[in-house]
Amino acid sequence: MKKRKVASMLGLAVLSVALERAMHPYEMAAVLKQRGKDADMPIKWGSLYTVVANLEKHGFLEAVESVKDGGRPERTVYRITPAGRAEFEDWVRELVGTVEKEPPRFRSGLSMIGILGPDQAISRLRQRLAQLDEHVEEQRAALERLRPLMPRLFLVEVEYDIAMTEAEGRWVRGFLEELTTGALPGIDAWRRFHETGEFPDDLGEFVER
Amino acid sequence: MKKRKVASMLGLAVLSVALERAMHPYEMAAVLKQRGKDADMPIKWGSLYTVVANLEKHGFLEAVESVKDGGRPERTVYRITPAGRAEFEDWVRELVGTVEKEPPRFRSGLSMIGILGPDQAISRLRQRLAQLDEHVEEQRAALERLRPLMPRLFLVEVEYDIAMTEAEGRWVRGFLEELTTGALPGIDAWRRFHETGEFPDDLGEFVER
DNA sequence: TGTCGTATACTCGTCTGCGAGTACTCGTGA
DNA sequence: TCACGAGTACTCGCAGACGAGTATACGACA
Repeated sequence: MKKRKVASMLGLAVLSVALERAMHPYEMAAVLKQRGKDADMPIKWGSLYTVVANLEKHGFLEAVESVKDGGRPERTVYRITPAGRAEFEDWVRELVGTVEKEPPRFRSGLSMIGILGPDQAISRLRQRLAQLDEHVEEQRAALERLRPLMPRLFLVEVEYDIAMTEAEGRWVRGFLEELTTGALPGIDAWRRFHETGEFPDDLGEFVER
Repeated sequence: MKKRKVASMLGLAVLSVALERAMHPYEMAAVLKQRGKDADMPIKWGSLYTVVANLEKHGFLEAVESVKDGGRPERTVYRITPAGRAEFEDWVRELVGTVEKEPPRFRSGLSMIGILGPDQAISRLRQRLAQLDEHVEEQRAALERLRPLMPRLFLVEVEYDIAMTEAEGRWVRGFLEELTTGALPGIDAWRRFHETGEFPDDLGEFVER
């Protein structure tokens, strides 16, 4: 898997708006913001200009003109090139067609949940569950609000998001159930380990893969 | 949400192994690799030493000794400090207890799937589905292999992974179903747009949020 | 005995992401 | 009318992530 010349997701967002019409960087940011794309990824001003410059360097964007409008700072307007369009399409193909290797951060957290005692684990998981439920609510509301305004095709990512968040909620609920009822085997040993701080050292060498 | 002084996930992994016993960086990498943690996040040598240095700078690790063993390059052995242990616990608490804002890359891809035609979208989604199924198989196999070797508490992240991957698979399958049967409304307009390249411009101004 | 490959253990330099700062302009209200 | 805050449009410089390179030691094989 060869890596993209501009790897930041912000680059993808920039290409996606540049596809519609030529713009200057600040305007791209404004459009993205207006579209609500910044909800998940707040615009980083420093990155924006770097990314645009890199996209230009690799021939995905080209400068069209430099306008001095009023007394404002000079604005350089960029247009997407055919190469840029191809890159964008290929990028989307990759995103849709391949599963990313990097696990979600929650998975990493889970793999180390042992360090918290069972009680802390339970309270943190409850906290997460509340956030998940809240997130589903928000997304559902957004979906209702947007549905009359645009075709469903442009809303599938919200549907996906809801489905995934609900699935995670179900899993967390199930796991919490096991923890609170004590159904998870070894929970006593866990509590003892956490209180005394001593490692059950028959676990030290479990692996050779 | 104040940001962590060492933000890289590699830092978390380093702390987690340093918790067991003092080690030198290369050894940490070796242990991580042996534990299979590198499957999801291949060790980046450049980052390892930067991250360890930063952890030391912020008082989470401290150098214990510098051994010249045989003719090998000098190895500096690091031990975790109480502050490091606290940071580690707090980090895990955060990972478990809060939902991350950054959406998975697939969600971003989905939100731009319109750029591919329906046919390409379908074939890419099929490709993803195959990878998802394969991943579930692998994880399930790993689970069976590891279950006799360690308590379930240390395997919950694999169970979570399987549950999430299956959920995604179900969603993708459902969406594919809609696409292939033509149940998704507007699929003809979509195909026309993709073939002619012309934007149905009643979509240009759908937002004010 | 020589040498070839692999494992050990880093070092260095680049490239990129990003926050914080800058500077100018326009509208609004007192 | 003029001060103030919000919006516009960037610039700068640091710090962190990473790849590729380096240098030595050791075992195996011929």
